[in-house]
Amino acid sequence: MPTTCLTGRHDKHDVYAEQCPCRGVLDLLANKWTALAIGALEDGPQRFGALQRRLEGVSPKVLTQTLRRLEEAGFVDRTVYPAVPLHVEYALTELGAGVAEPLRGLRSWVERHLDELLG
Amino acid sequence: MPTTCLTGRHDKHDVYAEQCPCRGVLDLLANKWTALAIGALEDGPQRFGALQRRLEGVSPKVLTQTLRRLEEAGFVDRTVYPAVPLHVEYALTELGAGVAEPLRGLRSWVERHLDELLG
DNA sequence: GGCACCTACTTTCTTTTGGAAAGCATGGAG
DNA sequence: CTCCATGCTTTCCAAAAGAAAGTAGGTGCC
Repeated sequence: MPTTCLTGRHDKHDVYAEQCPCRGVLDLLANKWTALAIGALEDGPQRFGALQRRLEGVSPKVLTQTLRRLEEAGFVDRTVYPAVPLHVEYALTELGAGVAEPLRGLRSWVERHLDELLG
Repeated sequence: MPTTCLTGRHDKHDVYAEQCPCRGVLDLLANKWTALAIGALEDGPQRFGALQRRLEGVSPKVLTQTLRRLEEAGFVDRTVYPAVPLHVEYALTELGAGVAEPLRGLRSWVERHLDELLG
């Protein structure tokens, strides 16, 4: 009997179950730009332009999409400062800070073991 | 001065650097199906059909692609048993077992915190 | 006024990837 | 022979990623 996980919140959640909302969350988090963006925000709130420079090679479209999805899911807060010049700051929420830890684990594993992969 | 990370293996690797081979590896690992497949293989070597049933909703094409990429990168071993009936077993390599840990961290974070995300 | 510049996007277009459905090859069993 | 099982591959379509250019609100310069 496979573990079931319907949308109700009293079930035990299972990322392997197709209908579990876990799936959508995993799909959002298990993503290159998400892992990099959340990692960048661990250093503190950052503006759009700073993130764009840090995540080398990201296009503004994809960065906007990534940040909006993270905001919608509750991992990131977006604050507009209407001061001159206008700017926007992105910061991790408490949940975002929580998920930053496993993501940092993944990023640092890659950096630590790249030589073995290339060798 | 941004951290540089060219293809040579004497540099310090940086997932934020566009030209670092880290990027390709992160892109492979930071993926829904990769995270689920490697997690499934933590229970021991598994056959194609078993993985397909476990990763609910994966199509055979995408599962094949995922497993082949993981094999090419050195995370998974693919063994064909020409016995009757023919079957194929996928198993984690040492590297695969290593990366399974941070990926498990991510999966289990999602399962543990889903209620907060939905609430 | 008119033009350049800044920030933060949005739009458009092309390429790449993902996903559903069906087909194929091999080798039994009946 | 047909039917089934495993492990894919092929085909087709839709969704997403990526590159390039454009937009919009406001400041400052001359």
